[in-house]
Amino acid sequence: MEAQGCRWISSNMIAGYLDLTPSTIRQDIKYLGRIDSSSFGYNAGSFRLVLEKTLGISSGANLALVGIGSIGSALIHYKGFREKNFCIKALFDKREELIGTQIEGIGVFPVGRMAEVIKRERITIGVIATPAESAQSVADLLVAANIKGIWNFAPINLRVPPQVIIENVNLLPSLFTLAFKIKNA
Amino acid sequence: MEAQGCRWISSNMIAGYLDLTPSTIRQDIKYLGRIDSSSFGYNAGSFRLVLEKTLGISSGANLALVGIGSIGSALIHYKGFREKNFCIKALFDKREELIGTQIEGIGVFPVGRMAEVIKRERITIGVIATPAESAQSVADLLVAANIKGIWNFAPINLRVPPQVIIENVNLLPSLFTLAFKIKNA
DNA sequence: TAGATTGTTAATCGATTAACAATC
DNA sequence: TAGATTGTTAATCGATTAACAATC
Repeated sequence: MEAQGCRWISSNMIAGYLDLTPSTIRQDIKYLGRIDSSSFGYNAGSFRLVLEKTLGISSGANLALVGIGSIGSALIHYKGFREKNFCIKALFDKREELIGTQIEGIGVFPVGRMAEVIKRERITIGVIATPAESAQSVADLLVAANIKGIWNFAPINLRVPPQVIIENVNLLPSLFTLAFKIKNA
Repeated sequence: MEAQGCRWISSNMIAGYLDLTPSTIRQDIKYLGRIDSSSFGYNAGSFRLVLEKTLGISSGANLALVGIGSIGSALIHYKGFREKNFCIKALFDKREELIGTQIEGIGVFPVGRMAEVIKRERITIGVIATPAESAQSVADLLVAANIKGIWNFAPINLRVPPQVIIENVNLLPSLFTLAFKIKNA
């Protein structure tokens, strides 16, 4: 909404977008701390800053991406991460011909150098974009390299120590939701 | 769980996966209709069938994908759709050199032929994988071609008539969630 | 000032949980 | 049969909503 030129955002506007009542929105906003507000609503910039701070996303993180297939390529070329200070610092793949090359300015390393590179580049998040068969072994390597979280695109339930956070990505539920809404329209 | 060899699934097991109580799981299951059950829990196959039927995803749908960039390619190569009877029947791109070629056995057409191809192939869902700048005009073409739903990967709020269902995909919230959990671990 | 919105309290509503007889 | 789980009712808990004084 801020990007679209809104300077003030009211609980009414948000409620409209999310299909909730303004009351609910205001109750929830109470958890965020004080936001610059007026009789026009909440100040857009102040609101975004408080949200980013609360969510802890303002500082971003350094990522390592493992597996340069079609999903990996899509992530490498996606510009949205950089804008939010999430930065892919290293790529890993097992194909010899890719090692030492650069994609979008990011170096490709062999998986054997994972621990070293992750430490040097202060990487805290590992992205698994390999086939399902390799995903668990990659997760093991990332854990051994002291990664804090894994963003997993492989369709498999990874086993990792409890201190490592896993976030799985699966597009099928979103497609199912669409199909369901079409059927019940 | 069924794929991993479970023949019987108890509300306890599901509760463990989802971090809820068995009571909540059983209350929710009541909405699905009768599922074959025993003192081991619910029959895995029966459960999946009832879920698929309730969600209306068992029959799948035919898709048209517009925009063969890195995201489009990842979707084309993803095998998970086919397994659930969701099938990409046609590709559209504005690059002349791609028209008439095939990718993974799927033909590439010019956007000008969208209405014709969508009708012929009985396509009900359009996938927008173009840059944000082209997304709205593609959506307009899809709507004109009588599409029922749009699976939108472009970072933009599409304007379509109310009878067309939109499902937006954005990976950033998932990455933000991971970053948040790491920060608050 | 007049109009609109926030911030907050209290009331309502619905979701979660506990408990247990019935079932396999 | 014995043990475990479902299916369901009733109780509890928390989220949503309404309402309105305070504020801009």
